[in-house]
Amino acid sequence: MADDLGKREKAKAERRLRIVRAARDLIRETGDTELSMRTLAQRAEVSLSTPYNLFGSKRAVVLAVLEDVRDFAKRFPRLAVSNSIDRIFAAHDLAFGYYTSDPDFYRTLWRALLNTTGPDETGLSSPERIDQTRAIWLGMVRAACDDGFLGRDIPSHIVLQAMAHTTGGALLSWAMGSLPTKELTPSVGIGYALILKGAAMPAGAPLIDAHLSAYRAQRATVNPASLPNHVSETL
Amino acid sequence: MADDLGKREKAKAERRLRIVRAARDLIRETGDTELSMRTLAQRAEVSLSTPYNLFGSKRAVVLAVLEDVRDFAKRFPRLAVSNSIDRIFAAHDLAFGYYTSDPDFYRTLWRALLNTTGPDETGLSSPERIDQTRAIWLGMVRAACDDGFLGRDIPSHIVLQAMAHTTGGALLSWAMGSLPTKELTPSVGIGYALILKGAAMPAGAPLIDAHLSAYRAQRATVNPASLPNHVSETL
DNA sequence: CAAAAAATCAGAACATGTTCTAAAAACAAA
DNA sequence: TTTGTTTTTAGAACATGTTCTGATTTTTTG
Repeated sequence: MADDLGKREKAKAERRLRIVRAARDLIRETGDTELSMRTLAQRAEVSLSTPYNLFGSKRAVVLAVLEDVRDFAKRFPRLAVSNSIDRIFAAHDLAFGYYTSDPDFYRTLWRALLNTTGPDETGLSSPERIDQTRAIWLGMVRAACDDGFLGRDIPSHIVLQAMAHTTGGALLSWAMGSLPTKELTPSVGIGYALILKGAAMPAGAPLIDAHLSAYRAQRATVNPASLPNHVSETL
Repeated sequence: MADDLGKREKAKAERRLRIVRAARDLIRETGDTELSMRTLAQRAEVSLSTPYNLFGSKRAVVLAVLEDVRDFAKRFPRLAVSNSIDRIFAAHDLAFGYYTSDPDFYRTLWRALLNTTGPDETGLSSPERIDQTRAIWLGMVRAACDDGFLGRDIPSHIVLQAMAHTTGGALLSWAMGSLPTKELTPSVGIGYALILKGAAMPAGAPLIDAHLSAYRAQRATVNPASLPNHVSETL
């Protein structure tokens, strides 16, 4: 009963995969629009009901696409860096490289994720996956702590939460269109740098400062007044 | 032609007000659900088309409610504080006091704002209002700069953007249900404190640290592992 | 293989945001 | 007051996420 690997489950998995791939391709081909559940079902050669049976909602499907398409946890270990601070920023560049390299695609994904129209309160994502990613980041912050770059008085999970909020806020305004793609990575990088510096020991500050000025140089080309319609600016 | 204050415009304004109030009351009475444009029109005693004529979309209506119900710019000047750092955190407490004092109401508002289903690309909000709020915050950060609490090497608008992202990310996870109301104000406060400390001069650090530990004490009661389903944790 | 269980399917149905149309009403201008 | 413009209205219509139903297919089980 527990590990039911019968033909039934296999067929289910195959259908799931077909749906996720169809959704991915549809988003890739027709930016945003045209991703209705009806066209998705047609493309995946399943009935309209099936995605709801297998995923529960459109959101869940889109989230599955996001999880399928990202392999952060796989590519992360290969980062060649010299210290634990550099690793954090290298991981940041890696993570946000996905978004900036295919902005339309990921913007669409995020916009779909933000839609809470459905009464469906199914969990946002597979918990293992989230825990895995979170564990990676927590490990990085802890390592910076152990290496004497960050102070021990502020728990790592608090620093991490501040970083996560920065991430979420930046992705939100990016997805809403108020933060240009060019500014996305540097903006979050600056946020990370400021937060980490706020928690840093004297040994860590110069390392962080290097990244801070690098990101500032990256977004130096954009004029500072281009912050229209930012959601969080509404307070 | 410009300042047309005829009977026509006055009637329009009155209808607008009726719609916004009906929306506010409906959200207050029936948390979230039951705020359909049809019931809204009934309650406001207008036709279904009128809100679209006057606002353009449901989002715009909800945003108008948010703007109508908040009077941050009015209450802000009365803050009695001793220095420019304290003023920032007092303003934060004031701003987020709205949310925590009536969580269901504001959570509903934010959830509606996040819905991008509509093809309507009307501006998110009245620009004056946003500019006003932004100017207030920018003024506070600049003042902290002028008072020697923050370093001059990092432009104020960059610090402000990092703070805005923290705000947006926290509000996002709060609206999505993954950040408990009790943690909202302290979490953002900690984020602000870390960012400001990252940009601080030696003179400012102790002032900021005081707020940092105060917020940490506030959220000390919650267990650190309660971060389920956070959107931004998906990376 | 036959019965039972589970999943899918086609299609209707529902709720809701949004748009459209024609008619009625309100207002401004002459 | 008459004429013309603007706005509202009632209602249908459309798109889309979601649910439901009953029939059909597929897999398991005995």
